[in-house]
Amino acid sequence: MGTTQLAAQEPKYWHLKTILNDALDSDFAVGEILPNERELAARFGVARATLRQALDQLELEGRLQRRRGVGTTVAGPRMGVPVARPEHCWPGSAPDAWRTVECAEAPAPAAVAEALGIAADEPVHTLRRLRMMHGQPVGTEILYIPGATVPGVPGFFAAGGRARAVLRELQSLELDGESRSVELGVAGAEDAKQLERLPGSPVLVVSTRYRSGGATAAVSVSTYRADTCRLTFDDSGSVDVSPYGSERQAS
Amino acid sequence: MGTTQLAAQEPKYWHLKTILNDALDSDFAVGEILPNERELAARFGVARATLRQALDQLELEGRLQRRRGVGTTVAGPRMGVPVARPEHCWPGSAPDAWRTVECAEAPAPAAVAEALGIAADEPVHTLRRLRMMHGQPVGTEILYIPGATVPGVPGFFAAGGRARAVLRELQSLELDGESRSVELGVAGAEDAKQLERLPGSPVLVVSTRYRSGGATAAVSVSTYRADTCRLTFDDSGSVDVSPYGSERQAS
DNA sequence: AAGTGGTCTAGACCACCGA
DNA sequence: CGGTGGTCTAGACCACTTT
Repeated sequence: MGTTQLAAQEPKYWHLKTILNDALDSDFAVGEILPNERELAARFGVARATLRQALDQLELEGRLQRRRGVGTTVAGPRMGVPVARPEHCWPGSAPDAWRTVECAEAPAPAAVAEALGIAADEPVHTLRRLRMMHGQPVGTEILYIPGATVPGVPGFFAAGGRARAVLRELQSLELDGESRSVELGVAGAEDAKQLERLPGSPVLVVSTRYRSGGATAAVSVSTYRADTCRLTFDDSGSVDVSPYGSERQAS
Repeated sequence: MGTTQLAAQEPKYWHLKTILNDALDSDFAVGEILPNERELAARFGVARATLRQALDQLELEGRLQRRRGVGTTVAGPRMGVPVARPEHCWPGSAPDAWRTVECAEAPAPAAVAEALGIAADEPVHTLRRLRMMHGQPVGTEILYIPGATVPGVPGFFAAGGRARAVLRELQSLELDGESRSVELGVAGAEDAKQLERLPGSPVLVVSTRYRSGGATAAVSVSTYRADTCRLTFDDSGSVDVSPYGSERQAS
């Protein structure tokens, strides 16, 4: 009867994940490229699908980065991305962090209209932005601004003109505070493209309501790459006790 | 030759997900149980694995809840879980929200020790807690408290005695502020059990550093169920513009 | 015992990237 | 073009819950 293991009912992919996780710490450097999936599967004596299940988990934890046509690389610790204060997220404060992609006037989604306290079909300024960090895209955002918040912006505009006018008005606005929430989501087709990920990639969705003069001045929905980002809400220094790494992000 | 669709290179599972998502809105009520995976796969003419890929995404978005041996049910909107203020997370403030599971003295992990400013092998009080909401477990936490923060707690204790002593000291502590970060993780074996999920389930990991008198008084690592929780950082009301639902959580 | 979701296999083809 | 990860199939068995 030999060595019939009473091992466990631990799934193979879970065990695999543990082994790979340790190997990443000891045998690989950040940015290094792993053997391809077919070879890894063969090496561990499992089907490719099982190996992929283990890699999926490690990618969800931010340990790996997979790129089609290229390979699987070892990821560095996640970037700390400040999201708590207007200095970081309100237009005009962070000079290079946010890049305006588009600005139009359109009816707000129902949930947004409710938060803004306006009619569901009332058009609002919608400002699409992309946030860069260390040369990489980390998040996209849609800012919804009711006309009442930016009274100085006239009705018609050429492309780009509206964006400048709205941004200028917002920068001089006095904010009283914000309310925020964070939840897990998946990237839609457009977000995925801007974030340089595949559709369906996990993202952290930050919903913010900006208050000014007792009313809701604007509402934003931001989606951050969950694989590379650690959202920080510090009022001074930065925490760094996460189990998923404790150093700076390498490029 | 007929209707050969030049449809798209949109993956089948993505299209399926869209169909199911719409069906959830129109044809199902919260808590209702879906047809089983084999039947759904047959109905849509795809392999079960493909159908499961679509369900995986919907589960990641919090639209579904799957329980082995039972079935797949339609999930309600996520619960808003306040995590920003000590009233909600610091011991003693929320009477029924947190339940202490265990309390021991042990060396802190390296990253925690560094954040606390102590030696890596110096023992600290570690307090394990479970957070309940609406009768459901929503998060687990480990609080690391250096001895210097609770000088009134003597050395040896019977089970449970230490917890009471530490908690009493913490409740009278004056806090200056906190630093927080949020990132995506996966539930470990123990966390999964307490959260009534399978290991590997996605969780939101909140790392907090509590400051008192210019020093770090304690550090906590909390893991919240990503499927049912929307973390809120409000300073007053609650935002509700998330794309993933806008009503209250049903049981 | 029956039915559910979870794991696993051994293939196949496709979309994308780089040389 | 060859090599990579992404998608998909048609099965099988397992772990769990309910009856």
